[in-house]
This record gives sequence, structure tokens and C-alpha cells, in this order.
Amino acid sequence: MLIRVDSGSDAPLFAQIADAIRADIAAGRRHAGDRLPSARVLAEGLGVNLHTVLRAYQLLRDEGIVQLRRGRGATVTDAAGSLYELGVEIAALVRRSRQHGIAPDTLAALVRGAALRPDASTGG
Amino acid sequence: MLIRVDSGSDAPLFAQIADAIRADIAAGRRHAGDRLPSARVLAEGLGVNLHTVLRAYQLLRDEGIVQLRRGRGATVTDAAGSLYELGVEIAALVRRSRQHGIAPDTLAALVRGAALRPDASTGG
DNA sequence: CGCATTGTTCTAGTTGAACTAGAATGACTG
DNA sequence: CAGTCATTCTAGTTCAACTAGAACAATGCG
Repeated sequence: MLIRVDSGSDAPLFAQIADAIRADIAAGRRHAGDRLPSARVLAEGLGVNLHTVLRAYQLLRDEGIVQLRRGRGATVTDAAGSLYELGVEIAALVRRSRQHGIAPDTLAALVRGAALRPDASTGG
Repeated sequence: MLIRVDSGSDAPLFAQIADAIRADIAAGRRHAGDRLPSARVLAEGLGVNLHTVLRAYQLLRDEGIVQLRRGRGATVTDAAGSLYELGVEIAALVRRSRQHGIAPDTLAALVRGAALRPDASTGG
């Protein structure tokens, strides 16, 4: 998938950029060791500011998904494999969510809440 | 669970309130037909503005989780059952995510992205 | 009907995040 | 050394979030 941003979206630009890269990895379109375009190049291509792209990259770095080094750029880490495996289960959950008629934002908020809590058993 | 908010959190107050109610329903602590506290009462108890609570309630209404009516207040809809069933699967996904060492925010972003896309098959 | 309760809508002001912009700095590559 | 690229800093603009006060309309109850 090509990285794209939508100024009209409610999501911040830096989050959209990070989301696209994350989704690429989960879908197996980017693998461990792959190099991402430099922040300056990507900023130019997307028509956004350099700092906006860097913020997305730094967010992914904080998540352990990419590695950033001066003079070298951004590379995908070994966490890519885990993301790819999880992608299959996430797709299954999304399918069941749709069968129940649950809105995407509702599902996302539920997962986020469950992941943030120390106890994962919300169904107890 | 008692509804609580944290001003220091990165999440907006209205989202925290909605998250807490959603999580209560998914955990089976609130059921279809239950009445939520009035917006004015909850705002007073949480120490936030009336409009902030109302925004949370209206968000849940837009998701089809609660029903709002003047003079009557907010009541949980029949969607509560679906949320409860999904809660079990969400808990399983969160467990596997933790086994992979994936950060909560990473998982939440992946699910959100997958749910928003027309094609749910992110796993290739 | 009279009255309290409760969500709905409106205006308005403050705060902080997001985005943009420019510049300087330091680490890596060739 | 020279070029690439992330890192860090300051600074200004825009907009969402939150607060505040008020008026309004539908519901429930006696």
C-alpha cells in the first residue's frame, strides 16, 4: 500500500502515516529489515512537514516497530513478524464484529480499553 | 466499575467516560435496559462539565449503544449483548498480543485500521 | 395542567495539541 | 571530507477539547 494522508480526516496526520506503515507490516507488505523512505523524502511526497513525518516515525520507534538512526534512516525491526501473525487474528475479530453490527470505532475503543487494563478478562 | 476520569491522561475526558461505559457493558456489568446516571449528576460526581458528559453520551448514542431521551435519561440498548460476546474474543486477542510483546497502542491502532478498511483480510 | 427532571441547542472564552516553518547539530554512509 | 539523515530547538497558526452560562423542549409524575 502506498502511504497516503487525508487532511479532512479526524485522525492526526502523523497518526495516519504511522497507521499506514503499521498496516503494511501487518499485511506482510513490509518485512523486517526493510528501509522506509527518509523523512524528508516522504514529507515531500505527502505534501506535509518534515516534523510531521518524523513524529510518525518516532511513534513507531517507541512501539518497537522501526529503528531510527542518523544518516541511515528508518528500518523495520523484527517485531514485523509478530504484527503479521496478529494481523490474521485481528481480521477474524473484525469479521465477527461486523456480523454483530458493531461500529469500527466501537470495536477499536473496546480493544484499546481492554489492552490498557492490567486484567485482560473483560468477559468474566 | 465506577466511571472515573484522569485529567492527566492523553485521551479526551469525553472519550474516557464513553470508554468506561463501553467497557462496563462488554464486561457484563451493565445490561440492556439499564439506566445510566443523568448527565448532570454524573458531571457533578466526576467534577467535569455537563457538556463533556453529554458529548460522551451522544458518542455512545451514535454507536447505537445507548438511547437518549429528554426527561428520561440514557438507557443501554440491546447492542449490549453483542458487546458482551465480543468482549470474550477481545480478551483472547489481547492475551495473544501480550505474548508477542505488542504494545497496547499498537494493537489498538491495528484493529482500528483493519476495522475501518472495507477488506478485513489484512493477513494476505 | 403544574412542576421537576433531563437531554438539546446556542453562544463564548480558555487551553493545549497538531501542524507548519526555519535553523543548527550530530551520527552514519560512501 | 562530503552528503545524507535523524535530532533538537524556537516560534507562530489553527482547531479540537473543555468549561461556563443560558434558554428550550420532551418526558414523567401528581
